[in-house]
Amino acid sequence: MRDPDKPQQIIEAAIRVFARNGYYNSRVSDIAREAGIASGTIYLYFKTKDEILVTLFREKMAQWVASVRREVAAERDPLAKVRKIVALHFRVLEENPELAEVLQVELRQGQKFFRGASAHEVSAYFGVINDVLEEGAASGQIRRDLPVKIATKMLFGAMDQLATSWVLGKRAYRLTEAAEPVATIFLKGVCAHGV
Amino acid sequence: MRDPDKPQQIIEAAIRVFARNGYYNSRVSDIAREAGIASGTIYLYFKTKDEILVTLFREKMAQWVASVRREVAAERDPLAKVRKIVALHFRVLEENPELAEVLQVELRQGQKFFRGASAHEVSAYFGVINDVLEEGAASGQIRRDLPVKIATKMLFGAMDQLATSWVLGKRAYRLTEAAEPVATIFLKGVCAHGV
Amino acid sequence: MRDPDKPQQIIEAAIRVFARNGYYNSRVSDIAREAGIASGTIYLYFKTKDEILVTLFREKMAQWVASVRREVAAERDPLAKVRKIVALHFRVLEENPELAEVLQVELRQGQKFFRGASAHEVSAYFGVINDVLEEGAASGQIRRDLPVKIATKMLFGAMDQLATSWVLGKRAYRLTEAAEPVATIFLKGVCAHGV
Amino acid sequence: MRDPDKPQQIIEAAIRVFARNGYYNSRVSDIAREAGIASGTIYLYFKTKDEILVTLFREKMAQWVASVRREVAAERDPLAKVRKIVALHFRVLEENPELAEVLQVELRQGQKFFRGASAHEVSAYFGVINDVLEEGAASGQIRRDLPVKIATKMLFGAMDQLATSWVLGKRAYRLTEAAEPVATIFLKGVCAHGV
DNA sequence: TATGAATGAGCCTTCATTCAT
DNA sequence: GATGAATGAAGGCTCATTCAT
Repeated sequence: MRDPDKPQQIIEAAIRVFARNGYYNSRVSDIAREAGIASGTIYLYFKTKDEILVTLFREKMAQWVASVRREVAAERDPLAKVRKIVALHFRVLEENPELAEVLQVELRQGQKFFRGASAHEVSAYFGVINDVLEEGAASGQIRRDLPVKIATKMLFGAMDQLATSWVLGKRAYRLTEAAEPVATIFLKGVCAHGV
Repeated sequence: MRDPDKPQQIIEAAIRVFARNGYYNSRVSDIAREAGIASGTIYLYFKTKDEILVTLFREKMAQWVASVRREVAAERDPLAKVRKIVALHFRVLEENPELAEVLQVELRQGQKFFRGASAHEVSAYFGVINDVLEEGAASGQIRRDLPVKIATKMLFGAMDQLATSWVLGKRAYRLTEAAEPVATIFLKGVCAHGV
Repeated sequence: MRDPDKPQQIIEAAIRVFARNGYYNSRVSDIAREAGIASGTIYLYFKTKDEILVTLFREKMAQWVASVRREVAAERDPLAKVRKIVALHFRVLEENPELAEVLQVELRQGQKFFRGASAHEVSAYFGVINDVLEEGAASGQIRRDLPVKIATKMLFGAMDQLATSWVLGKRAYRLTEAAEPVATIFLKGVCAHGV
Repeated sequence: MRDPDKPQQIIEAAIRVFARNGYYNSRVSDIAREAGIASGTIYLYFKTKDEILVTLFREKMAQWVASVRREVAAERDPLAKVRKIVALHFRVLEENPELAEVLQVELRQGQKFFRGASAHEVSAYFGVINDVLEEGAASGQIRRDLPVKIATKMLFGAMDQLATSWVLGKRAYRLTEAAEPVATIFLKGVCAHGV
């Protein structure tokens, strides 16, 4: 009876190790040691080292998207939804600094992730933003001629860059404090009337 | 009596190879073959494989920043300068698809690049944007209370994400067509009055 | 309170698995699955994976030698005994194709088998042949100056090669049909007068 | 310019190492050390460890077959040719004890060799024997109704078993002394008239 | 300067074996 | 006794880097 918590423990250990050393500089045995298990044990739960990273990413992104969806659904106003998304985006990363390190820095490189295995989870997140913007356009709060796809990428890119700068700057300030200005600038940019 | 063109040839070869295979899947010997030289020769000009990538990045970014600076200086109006930056950002990538591939996908492993060796070139680019925004705030066209650092990152992040999506989408459309909407949305977001 | 049938079940499972994949490409867990038990259970009955193979070989060889001895004893005429040996050799293999596969192909790594643990069983079989030939020489049917040891190895080698060719040829024909010609040629070779 | 002798040196080193430890118990690094090179160098000349063994076998068998063909062609009489084959078979092994060890003991196991890669070389040797027997049958010295294929396998098997016994018996006697009796017994077995 | 054969450290993965349940 | 999850030693192979020519 395989321990059903092991995969999770391995993933959490991997996050800490990858955050510390980067993916390519982490040995499977490092992850094992961090998880307090033997290196062979990892292969009972993951087929390859790559699979750990892909699973890590998918799982965390899926949780993230789910929680964003949930919180967004709790808001009525499309503009408030946008503010919610930004606030949550930054909050998640601020509360999980090691995950932030991995997501913002380690997971960017190479063909392996954005292309390929994890494309689905990323586009789900894009979908949430996209839907909110379309909802705002439908309600007239956001200008009806907004190129929504482009605006979606802009908002994601803006948040992502703020997060990356924060991580690279060793998290020397509070990322969540950027939420309000980011949301405000973006909304001014896309709204039909003043914000 | 080192051949002064060799380093450049090596870098151009490396761009093509990295664009094709990614950094970690490229061998030094692949670069050598692409450059039409022996692999040992590379070590006459670069100390390590990493150094090729770092040099590549620094050099291309320095050229880029210089050309942005030049074109921006040719404009008077701060808002036109912003539009210029966006247009140029997308144009450079569109005209250099292999470079785009490397910059947007391969060069994201932060440990080595954004942190460390290449931070200087990146922040120079940020500096250009930052200066333009401050100039606009000084002239009153951009709102004076704009958090310029944040807005700078937002614009960079927005452009970067558009570029990344374009690369990951196999460059199936014209990136430059996004320049106008991106600039417009951003300027609406940061300007004191309507755009 | 060990289950007295388990070792046998394990051996029979091992024969099927080795015949399918070869010894080095078979996992202990494969044998366990084939036997319908857990892999740990195997170690209640066998100390190592090697021991399974050695035991398998010894046991099958011992049975074989016993049955050959029995059938040979039932014959009077030394020449008929030789014919019996050949017929039986081929019949055993033809009737146990998976065992044949293992004996002819997998069990040949000499370090472990012909030398070492299983030498005794092999030489018992040689002994049977040897005795029959000596009996024939004593009776004058086989030439008295025959180098019996050499002739013994020749007969065994001839039968063995026929069997190996048959196995490697995917058992596309009936091995037993070779018994008569093999025995005849051999007997012509060793007999004092025409056969 | 790759050293054209390296592959041969590696093969000769491999023969010594395999003869000592067996194939599965030999590390690639053992072969490298024996050859006086670094382990990585082996991979400049052979793709895998397996390839060393296969190449070794093919090359030695090809040489062997060529020399047998040559010597056989020098004889007129078919029966003398058979004697020649036997003599040469034993002489080659006696003069190359380490090769003998590898050929008779290590190369027998597993699907890898007789099946697959080396089948061609083995059947070439069978072909030589087969042709000689047919020639003898045509000349009437060997009985015309001899099942030549079976007799071929018998002779090969007989020689092979003598060789294997000699190797397993630590080569305590002269293998070549068995050549005459083996040939005589076999020829008596297959000839039309007395030998 | 240029070459490319040689080097050898490094690491992922396998799998026989153990042992807590 | 039976289980099967856990162990961890072992080794094939890669490839950045060196260096004799």
